[in-house]
Amino acid sequence: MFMSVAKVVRNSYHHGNLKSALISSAIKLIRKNGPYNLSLREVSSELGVSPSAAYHYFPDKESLVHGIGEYLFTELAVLTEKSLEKFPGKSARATKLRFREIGRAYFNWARKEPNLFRLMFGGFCSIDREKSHIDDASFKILEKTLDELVACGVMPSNLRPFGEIMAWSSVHGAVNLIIEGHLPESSFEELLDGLELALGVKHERS
Amino acid sequence: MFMSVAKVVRNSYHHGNLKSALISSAIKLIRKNGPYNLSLREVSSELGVSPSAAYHYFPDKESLVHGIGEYLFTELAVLTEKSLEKFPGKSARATKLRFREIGRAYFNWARKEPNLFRLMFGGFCSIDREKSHIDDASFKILEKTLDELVACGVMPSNLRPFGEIMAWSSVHGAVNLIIEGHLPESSFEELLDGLELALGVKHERS
DNA sequence: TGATGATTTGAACACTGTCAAGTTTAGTGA
DNA sequence: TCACTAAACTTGACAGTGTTCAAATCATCA
Repeated sequence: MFMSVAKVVRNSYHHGNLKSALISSAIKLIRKNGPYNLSLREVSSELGVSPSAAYHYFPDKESLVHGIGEYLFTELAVLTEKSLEKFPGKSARATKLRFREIGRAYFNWARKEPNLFRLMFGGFCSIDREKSHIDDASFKILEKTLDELVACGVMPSNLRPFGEIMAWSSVHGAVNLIIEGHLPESSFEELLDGLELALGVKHERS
Repeated sequence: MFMSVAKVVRNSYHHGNLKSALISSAIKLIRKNGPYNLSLREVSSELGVSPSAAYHYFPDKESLVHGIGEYLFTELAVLTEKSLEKFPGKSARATKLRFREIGRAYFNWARKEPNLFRLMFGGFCSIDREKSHIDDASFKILEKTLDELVACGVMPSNLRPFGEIMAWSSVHGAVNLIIEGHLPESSFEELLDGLELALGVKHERS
């Protein structure tokens, strides 16, 4: 149970923007040590602030983690959207590449930040039922791209109703299994092939 | 930070089978409180044993959790196999039902024991690479059933190579997303429909 | 019986989350 | 300029945590 000392001395009594500083410092530590193993005291000491300072912004540790989760969900969506800009246009080819890119962005994010991925989907941030996450930004991106696949004639419309559930579940599942070591990394592209086959996405020879 | 007191007085100095007692007691607590939040001291006190007794069998808390993970993986496989006995025979109908049952067993297990599911797939038990989990008991059951689907002519053999990755990923992903509240429970049967469609499993009207 | 080796304990250490009460500060209105 | 106030942060404490290690206990076999 060793911990590195990283006390930071600040000049003013008031920190300025402690709330967001807490979040980003906590993210940094979670990246290194995992979502379990986050220490509020370590976060505080990183910021040169007393251990109880955080309690002015978060009722407890759990809600800080929850806040981080929400932050990460929007960040992932932004990141996905950005990576779709690489393939603009309404052509069948571009649309197919965008579809694949959604999955790859998801995968790359998780591979680069496995501990943040675990935080998002490991039961640390409980979602309020009823709403589910159907209205997530990420989910909307997926919906839109699936619609476009149908629109440009690449995906048959009778398979469209299964689009969201099949794509999200299989990609998410594969990513999870891969980063936990249950499947090799090479499985991911294989899954994308299978998914496109499943959704009837037509292939041209490359 | 409240904890229930459940001290157990035992008669003999030696416990007898402390190792397995530690595991099953820890499982009980994890079911209630989640994999993070497991307290070694609470486990010990439940068994009426000193906090340091566990260290004779496990080098640290992490390896106890790891041991539990391995135990759960085999238990899930046994449970799956058992539930397949409900649909014996080589008929197309029975084989299809078995295939669906694998997914349902997975889902039911996770819904009944979300915290154990989180322990298994939330990064608490790291798998030694290279091996992956390809040689898991659960995986073998899936492989066998997919082969049988082809054998009885229900699934086209050109889709067979995608069987494992598609089935395991999508089922696992859906289960994970559902128990974390990102998808409604009703999504699961929808996913199974989509999966069978994807793998070309023929439907007769029911 | 005595000795040996496997189990378990006790006490200590350095951590942790959390909270009530106190202290500092920035910002207001007079 | 000054007092006042509400917000931001600290102090000090409490209970609970994982972990270590010497000492105590027990079961077993020579």
